[in-house]
Amino acid sequence: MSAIKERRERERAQRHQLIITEARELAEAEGWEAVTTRRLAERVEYSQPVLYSHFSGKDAIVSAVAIDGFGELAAHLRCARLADPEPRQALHAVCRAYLEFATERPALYQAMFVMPTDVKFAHAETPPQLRAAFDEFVSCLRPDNARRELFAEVIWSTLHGMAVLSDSGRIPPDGQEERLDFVVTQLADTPS
Amino acid sequence: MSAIKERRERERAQRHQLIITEARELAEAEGWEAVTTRRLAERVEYSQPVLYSHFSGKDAIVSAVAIDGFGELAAHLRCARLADPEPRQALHAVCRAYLEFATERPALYQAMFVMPTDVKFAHAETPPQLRAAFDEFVSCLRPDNARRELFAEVIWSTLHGMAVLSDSGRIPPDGQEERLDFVVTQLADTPS
DNA sequence: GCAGGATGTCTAGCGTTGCTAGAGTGTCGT
DNA sequence: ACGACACTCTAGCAACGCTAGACATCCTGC
Repeated sequence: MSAIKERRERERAQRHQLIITEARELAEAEGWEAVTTRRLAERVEYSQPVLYSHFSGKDAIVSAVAIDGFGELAAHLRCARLADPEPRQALHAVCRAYLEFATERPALYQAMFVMPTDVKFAHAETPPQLRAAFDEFVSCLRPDNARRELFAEVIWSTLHGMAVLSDSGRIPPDGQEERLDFVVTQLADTPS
Repeated sequence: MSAIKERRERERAQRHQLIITEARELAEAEGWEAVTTRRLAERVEYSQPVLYSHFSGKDAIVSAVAIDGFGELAAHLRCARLADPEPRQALHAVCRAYLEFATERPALYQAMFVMPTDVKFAHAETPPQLRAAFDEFVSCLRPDNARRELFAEVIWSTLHGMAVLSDSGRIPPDGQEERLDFVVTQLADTPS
């Protein structure tokens, strides 16, 4: 009674993840407007209703993709931070890594930070991956700064604004590196 | 042959504007997802196809709302800037006015800066209202600063990030004023 | 070994969306 | 008065997210 059920649950979990990765790949390839339940079901090689046996709806699939993305972002930022232990350089590296992440995976980034979501931010039920990503910014700041969180929120806002305005063609994408230098130079020194 | 045609064109222009304002009001009241061509047509008291005799599609209506918004934003920012002629204070005031605008008209703001658009930014065909709004930021910066444009882009990115992350509940909306103070303090002094 | 129940999947379809073709109406210039 | 034109509406298409109910498949208890 046990082994078979285990196999089934394993297969089910695999399919669960397959839905997420196929949704993400389709979104990265053709944008989220191309991710319809029909097309997604076809890629997964099941019919539409199975999607709803795994997720409450399309929004939940997008959220699942986003949460995967939070984990990857946290790892990406952490990697950048640890590569350059000097705090000032570290902040610069983390910020650059953030922008890299956003430009290289625009659809994933949208799912995480643009599309409407019911994922809780800065809250008790915040997914730990998300908190981890945010903390990478905080870790670059002097521990004795009482306003680190606020500082980190502002940096994040700036990077997010740059990422999203550049992605939608509202500011020229070329200037990103120069803007980044400017931001870090201007913000890096923690106020007394 | 003339007076009648003129009346018709006048009425048509009125209806054109009516579509835009009704779309905007409906969006402000219930969000853009509630703005369907059917509901909009009902509010305008015409059938759906007349919408398409004025606009190429729903996107074009959103764009028209956005362009109206650019004009209002420019006026709002200009008003804030002129109220406080000292440059440092002026920047602060303009930034605060920007955030005010975003929080008080969230749907309009979304049409302008979040929803996909084919309006050209930083381009020869950029609507003058949009350029005017951007220039309000530039005007707060020292004219001898060769990198004013870049500076303004960064400020705009920061404010946009704050506005949009706060609107979607990704950063706590309470801290906006404090974050604003921090940003202006940190960025206001033009680098040499 | 085999019925019976539970589990899982699919087909078919509902209501809504953006958008459009073609019919119908009314108005205008001659 | 009438033909031509400009305009608006009804009706419908394809695609959307989502779901009910039929069907098949597999495990369980006798």
